[in-house]
Amino acid sequence: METMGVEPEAEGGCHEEVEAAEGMEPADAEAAGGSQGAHHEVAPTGNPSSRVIVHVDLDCFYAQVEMISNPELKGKPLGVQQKYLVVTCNYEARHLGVTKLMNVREAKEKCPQLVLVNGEDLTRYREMSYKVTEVLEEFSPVVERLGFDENFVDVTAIVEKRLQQLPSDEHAAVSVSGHIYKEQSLNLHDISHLRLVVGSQIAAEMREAMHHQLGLTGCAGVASNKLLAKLVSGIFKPNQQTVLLPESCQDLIRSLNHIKEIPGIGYKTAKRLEALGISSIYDLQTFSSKILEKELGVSIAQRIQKLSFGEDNSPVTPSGPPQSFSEEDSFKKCSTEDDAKTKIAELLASLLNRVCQDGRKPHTMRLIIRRYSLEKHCSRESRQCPIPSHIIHKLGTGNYDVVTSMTDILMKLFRNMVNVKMPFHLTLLSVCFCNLKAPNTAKKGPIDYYLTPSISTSRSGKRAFKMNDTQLEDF
DNA sequence: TGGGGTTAT
DNA sequence: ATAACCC
Repeated sequence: METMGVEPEAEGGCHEEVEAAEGMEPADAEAAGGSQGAHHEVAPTGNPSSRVIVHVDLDCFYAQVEMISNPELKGKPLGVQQKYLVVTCNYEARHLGVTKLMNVREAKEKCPQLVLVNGEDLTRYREMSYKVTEVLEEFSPVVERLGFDENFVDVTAIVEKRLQQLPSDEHAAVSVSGHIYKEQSLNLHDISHLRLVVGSQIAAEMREAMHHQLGLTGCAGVASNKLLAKLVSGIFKPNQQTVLLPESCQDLIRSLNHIKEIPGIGYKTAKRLEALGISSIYDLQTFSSKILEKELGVSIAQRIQKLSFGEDNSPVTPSGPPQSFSEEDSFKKCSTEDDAKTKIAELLASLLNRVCQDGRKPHTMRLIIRRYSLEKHCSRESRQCPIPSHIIHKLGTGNYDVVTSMTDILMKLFRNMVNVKMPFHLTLLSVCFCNLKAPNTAKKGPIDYYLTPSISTSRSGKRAFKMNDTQLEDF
């Protein structure tokens, strides 16, 4: 859903001849295979559009984690609170009128029995989230995370393998798992139906694995691309799954009441489209491509117009380990340098623990602020800098003065953004570590080879025993 | 609107 | 460094 086409053909097979979209320019087809000479982008089946994608979406994830931590919460209406918001809640609470991102006051008015737990520390959610991804990676390594509670899995290869093991005369005995969108009738002699049905069985196995290994429930959607898999996963809502057959693709995309409901069309783009008189899916499908390209740029215009037809050729990109770690805190007011320093030091302490457990070393650090403003456009400002190599090497050693020197650096970034001699009013501070590199990797260059010790190339997943600060305190 | 994340420009 | 997108 993010990148422009690398593949020569659009997917989904549901473009019912609405004359607007002009397809891809020759340049795109050239870029696909031309420069490398070898034409290997076509899948073994010979058809790049016949993928089978599963979207897995956990039910009210934070609330589920809390109920696992404290089983006494089960059966009660439960909300997870961050500052004055109920960021998510279980279905008991939803039946009583509580919604996601509802104000705590409003939620308590609607539902006085609501139990609230604080969810500002994401540690347990993050850990459980990665366990879910690991369970899914056992089915196929091609797993893309979207937030903490959603994953895309490309199961095309597994489907192919199972079909090859299956004698043709047994195809008709294959049965779907879960719902079929719009209860469309199945034709197992149609290879696309058959593949998606096998996909539905894999999705069911994934949900079962999540439930048995982690105690979590969730929804799944099965379709021929990420957009459609994501849209269809939400059709039957808690703890159910749905498969979309190609003939119902147009019905699904047209069931959306507004363009903003298309994942990939956010607040800004929706506003720009509305200014052009585009508000329904049909409006976007039939709008002039040329004008849209001039208004939004070729890249965005072509991508979102394809999305409006249910076409999405973006690959499932394996997420792997995180590219960045950050900790943030929001508050009513921070207006002194000392207050900022205290808050920054807290964020840093948590981050150092996390980065130590990961095993990789960040080479860049960033400080982010949000200034108080009456406007809704509360955007953030940031400054970043390289982390000095002598500090990088001390990371994870429990060396106390890394905290001191990093805090000093962060305060320099702070003073670079905020004139502390003038009054200021901040509502958020955040510290981010990024540019993560494998440990013991020297700076680069031809002599890197001589400097790199042949031992200890620890992997990020299950790390070798290493002491962190809190463990050292026990001595 | 929280406390995170990603990619593109 | 910012802006857009996602949850």
